[in-house]
Amino acid sequence: MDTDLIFQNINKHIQLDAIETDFFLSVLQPRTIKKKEYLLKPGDICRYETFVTKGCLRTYTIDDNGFEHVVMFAMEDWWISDFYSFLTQSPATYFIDAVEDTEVLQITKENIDRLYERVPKFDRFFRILLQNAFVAQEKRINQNLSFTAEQRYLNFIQKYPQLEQRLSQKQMSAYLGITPVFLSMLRRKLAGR
Amino acid sequence: MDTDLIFQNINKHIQLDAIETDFFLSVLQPRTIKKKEYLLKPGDICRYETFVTKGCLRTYTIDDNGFEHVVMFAMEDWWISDFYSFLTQSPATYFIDAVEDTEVLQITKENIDRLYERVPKFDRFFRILLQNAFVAQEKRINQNLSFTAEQRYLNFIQKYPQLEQRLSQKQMSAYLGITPVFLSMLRRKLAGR
DNA sequence: CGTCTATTTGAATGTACTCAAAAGCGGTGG
DNA sequence: CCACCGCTTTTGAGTACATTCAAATAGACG
Repeated sequence: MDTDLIFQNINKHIQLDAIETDFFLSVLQPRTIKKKEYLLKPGDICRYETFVTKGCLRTYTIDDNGFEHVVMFAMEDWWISDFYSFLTQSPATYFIDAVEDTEVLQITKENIDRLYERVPKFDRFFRILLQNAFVAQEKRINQNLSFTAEQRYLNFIQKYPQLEQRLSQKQMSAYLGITPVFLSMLRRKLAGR
Repeated sequence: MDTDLIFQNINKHIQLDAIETDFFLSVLQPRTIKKKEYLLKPGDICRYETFVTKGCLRTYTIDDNGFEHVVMFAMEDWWISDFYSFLTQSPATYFIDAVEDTEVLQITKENIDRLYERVPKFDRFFRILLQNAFVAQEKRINQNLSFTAEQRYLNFIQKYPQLEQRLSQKQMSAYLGITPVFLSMLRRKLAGR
């Protein structure tokens, strides 16, 4: 189990001593998810908070017309879940699946709660994660309101150049809020310069 | 100072004893904001977490072409701030102003921090607020990706019938992500049924 | 290799925007 | 209290952005 990345991630915000580190280690469950395999479907209970150590996952919905809409991607060093479902242990509204073969570390709800009790610092840690996620979302809402499709695309590839390589255009268009056909046209237009 | 509403709001999630109640009361600062008056401008430091007891505020940006984009409205019983600016005490990116004459209760950053220390329950309370806000934002992102302008409008007036009465169409269109002209056309079309 | 899905391309269409002008409405000052 | 000013809303015509449909091509995977 490769835990370097997750400890780096945690050390950005809180410092753990040896005992705390050991306890944290004991609640981590490694798992691999093959490309296109589901981690969660609507109706399931989201039982884990998931940290990506390798690969890429996505959270999305499918609308009445069968179109996908991506709420978030999570590659290495990102946390992902259906937050509401996890929190309340109620049925999920989102799909989560693997964009590529992926390796993750998972913590169950019960163990997160134990973690809060035994190592209250983690309360702070997950609060900071949530704060950052909230601010990022606020920004995305604002940009979805302010920007044209082209601006959103340029902004995306500039902000996540790694992801651009690894996602299909269909996946990216489902995040940007445009059709794959239109994204293809945009790229052709932008390439011809 | 009318504190009924804010205590109701807090009691939904945590229970305060007499001493805690007194301390909380001591950090509340009432303020009135006249219609169109600013509570915050980009570049300011957001010094307060603000609870609306009467009236309505909005958080928004103005883009390069002078168009407004509303990130959130806050009417009675809602909390509002430029969250990132408040948290880090760094320059704000959003405008906050009053849609109507408004009365609020404010808490400074210093006092929130004191509150966390003296009454750790508030840590929990504000975490719950943040969680709810996060989930609501996630939903809004998803709906902005999935829905047409008409669906977003119908969803909005169904979800916030009170707000529909109190906002100008220009303000509502800046939340929905359409032009006021197009909202006017939508309404005409929908009324003729 | 064959099948399935993603991407490209083009044409036609629809959704939402721009521009412009008129009408409505609210606040202010004489 | 009414007249005026500025801003919002309405309306229409023309336009642009993005979608749909369809067919051809390219790529991924067993």
